[in-house]
Amino acid sequence: MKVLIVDDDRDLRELIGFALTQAGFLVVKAADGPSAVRIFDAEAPDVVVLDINMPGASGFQVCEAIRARSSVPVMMLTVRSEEEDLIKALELGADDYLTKPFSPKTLLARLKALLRRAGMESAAAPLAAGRITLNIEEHTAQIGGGAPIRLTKLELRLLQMLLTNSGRTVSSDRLLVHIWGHRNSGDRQLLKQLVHRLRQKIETDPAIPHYLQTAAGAGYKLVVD
Amino acid sequence: MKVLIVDDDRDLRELIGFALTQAGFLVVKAADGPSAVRIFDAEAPDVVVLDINMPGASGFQVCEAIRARSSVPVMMLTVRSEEEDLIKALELGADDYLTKPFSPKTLLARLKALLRRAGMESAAAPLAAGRITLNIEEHTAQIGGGAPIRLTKLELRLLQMLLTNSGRTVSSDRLLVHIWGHRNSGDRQLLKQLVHRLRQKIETDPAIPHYLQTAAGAGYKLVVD
DNA sequence: CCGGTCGGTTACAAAGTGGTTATAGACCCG
DNA sequence: CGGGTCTATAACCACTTTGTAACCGACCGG
Repeated sequence: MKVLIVDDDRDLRELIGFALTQAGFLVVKAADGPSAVRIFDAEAPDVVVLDINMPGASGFQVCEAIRARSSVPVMMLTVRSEEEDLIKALELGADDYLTKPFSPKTLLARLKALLRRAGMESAAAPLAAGRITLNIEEHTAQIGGGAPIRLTKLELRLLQMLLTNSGRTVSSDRLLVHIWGHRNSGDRQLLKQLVHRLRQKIETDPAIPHYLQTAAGAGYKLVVD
Repeated sequence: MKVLIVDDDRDLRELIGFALTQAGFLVVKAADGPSAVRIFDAEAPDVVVLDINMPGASGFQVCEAIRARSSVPVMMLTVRSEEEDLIKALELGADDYLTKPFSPKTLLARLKALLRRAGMESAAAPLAAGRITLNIEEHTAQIGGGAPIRLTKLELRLLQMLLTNSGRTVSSDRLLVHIWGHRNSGDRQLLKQLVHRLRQKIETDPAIPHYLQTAAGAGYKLVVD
């Protein structure tokens, strides 16, 4: 599930991005209207979080541009007490809005509700990078055009995390937190095991990993070339 | 377009009713939880506006009861600063909310947006996918040109949910919520049973399910090819 | 060399999941 | 009331997934 975050406020952009990444979204960001439209075309996100108050009030224009080419759900961010803006946004085709300030928890709940309504609750648009695609709702992965590989819950989370950060090394600690949620930091054995099991499933020769490579002393990374 | 307004505050109820009548809605009203459910069943409204703060906090219960029998859009009314309630409501299946106080104009805009979103999935037509058709009034299903199969209430809801998401996996949790309303998540046994019984009815060989397939660790899906 | 850590591997125990059968309570209707 | 259907609960089995432990070889600093 890919989400595009459009906001000129760098801090807020990063905050939202972090929260949604943690929640399992693949995040792309834009800082202004023109680049938002460009990135929208390039990345084809499944949902857009769009700040309405940007230099040039271009939030409306972005919403309009998006609506002109797609019906993806759009969540508007507004400041309170600008009801007129709000109505305008909704009539322009935005699907929901959130008034600042809001907690990440709220944003997440609303975003989920929005996606549920749009009937795309982790539907289509499987997470993908290179030759690997991940179908989260079916708990399967596919390499190239091969047969789908069934993954367990934990394997899914591991691959999801690596896939959303494909090409970059993900530290063992981050993986531990993402997969198990908080544990004694000594629990590397679990990760060791999980990596081993996932390799058995996705590597042609698990002894010489091609995709799931080890970054000694740091963590693991997914090579997608 | 029929709207059910549920609010214990008589003035607000009348105000909203007036505004929506002016806007061309057919309005029915209820003043408390129990009568709301009764009127919902009797009137089958197309959309519900539901106050969350009613004696006995029964707004949640009403939302739950409505979700248990239908997927009509529900707009919640809340007072500001009760974020927990809000999240609870959205997770219970409400589709949108509005914080008091609000102007009739806002309510109308939001309601229209809500209906537009839900509009594409308005399901007057007999639910069908592939060779399977579901007759909700008759509580029967039909496969190909075969004889109608009588279904129980729960079997109907299960098949309905799978049918509206045919081809995609539906998580066990979503099924539990849709079929039973809200339960301890530990109640997988019920779902297990229900799936088993439905398979007995619709599969030619229940041991090798053709339509109702399980996605291990994820949920179930209906294959319609 | 030696002991230590690190990552990979093997083996096994513990916990969980899904299918099935059986049984008892709930509910409905004549 | 009685008989039927529907639903909830439990128990069992086979199988999968996950957690834990031990062993191995590579590497590294003393």
